[in-house]
Amino acid sequence: MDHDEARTRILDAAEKLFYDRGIQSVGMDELRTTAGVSLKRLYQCFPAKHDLVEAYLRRRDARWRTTLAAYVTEHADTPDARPLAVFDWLHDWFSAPDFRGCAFINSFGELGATSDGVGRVAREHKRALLSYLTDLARDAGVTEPAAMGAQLSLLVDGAITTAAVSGDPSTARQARTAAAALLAAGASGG
Amino acid sequence: MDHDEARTRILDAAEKLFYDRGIQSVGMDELRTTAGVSLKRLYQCFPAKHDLVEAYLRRRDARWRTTLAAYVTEHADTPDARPLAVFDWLHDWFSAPDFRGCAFINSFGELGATSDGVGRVAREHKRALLSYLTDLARDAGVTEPAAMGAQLSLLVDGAITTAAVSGDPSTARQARTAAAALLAAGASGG
DNA sequence: AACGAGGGAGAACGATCGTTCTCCGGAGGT
DNA sequence: ACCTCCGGAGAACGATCGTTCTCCCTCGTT
Repeated sequence: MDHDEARTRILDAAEKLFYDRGIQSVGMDELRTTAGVSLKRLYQCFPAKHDLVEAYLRRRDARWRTTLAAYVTEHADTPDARPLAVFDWLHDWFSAPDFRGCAFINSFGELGATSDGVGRVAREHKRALLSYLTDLARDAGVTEPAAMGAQLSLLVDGAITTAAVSGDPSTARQARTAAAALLAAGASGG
Repeated sequence: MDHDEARTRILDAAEKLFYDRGIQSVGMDELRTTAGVSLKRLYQCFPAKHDLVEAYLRRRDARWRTTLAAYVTEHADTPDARPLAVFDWLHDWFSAPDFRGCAFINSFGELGATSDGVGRVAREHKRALLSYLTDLARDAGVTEPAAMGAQLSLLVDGAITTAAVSGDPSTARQARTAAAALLAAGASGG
């Protein structure tokens, strides 16, 4: 097993365990066991736990946004349909058995006050999501894409946290309905 | 100092420390020091840490909802204005220097997978908020109060988490604008 | 004045944490 | 065949955690 494979296996284990149970509830020993690597290898890939935490969040950010964008471009026939497709993707995600809310909000709540890195990555993730939603709104012909993007991002974050706490995927449907109403009002100049 | 005063001081310390830095980052010794009580007293008021955590969340839930309701009834002249007043209160809250997001979402992200009690209290808090917002929507004459309440609650939760991560109180304004658009669309039938 | 109950201060305990160290076996070069 | 190096397994370390125990002082009662 070479360095890159070890890194990947460690990050896979970290994503599974950290996302499921929170960061401080998972020890380095359990990570090592789940990843199937030696402790020495773990520490030469990630010199400290906070390095692993930050790498986990960065990789998840990239994957999450890539997966969302791929779904939207595939499932929306016209630019107008794209913003609503976001909420269809959310419904799929909420229905996954291991769904447990937004990894960045969870990490921020747990460590945001203690770790600068966690706060920074969470901020970047939300800023990137806002930027993406603003692009979708602009392409859909909304008169004020920045304001619409911000409002859509509120619905997305609200749906994620509500679905996480309640465990009910239909939250995505309610958010979709609200988004449709906002888009209907905003397309004609609101 | 009698039993009740000790309990109050412990809960005050817990609320300050747990909300600021997360639950697992705060030890019982620091709690004891901040509360100014002895360790023996602390453990006779709350036999274990998770008891204190649950009591902290329950008291915060009651206070948070009472404060919100008081603000709304005082600042909204007509029933129609009440739903929007919620977002004015959010703006005040977001602007407070110690604002760090929703205590229940934060706790849920940190311990929801581990502790049943935390998950239960978080769920109850969000359900009570939904019920309150639905009442406001009904009193405002919305045609489908349940759907409107759910949508408003998405905006509220989205605004709280976005404001927490970004640190920008104006998130409340964007949520208010979105809520106004939804209410305008929903008041006339749907 | 003598005594017992109870609380304060903080040491002590066992567990667990993140991190480092030790030991050992196996692969590769001479 | 021998030496060297590297990675694996896991013991070990110091810190810190939640929790309990010890010691001592104070106070109310008789």
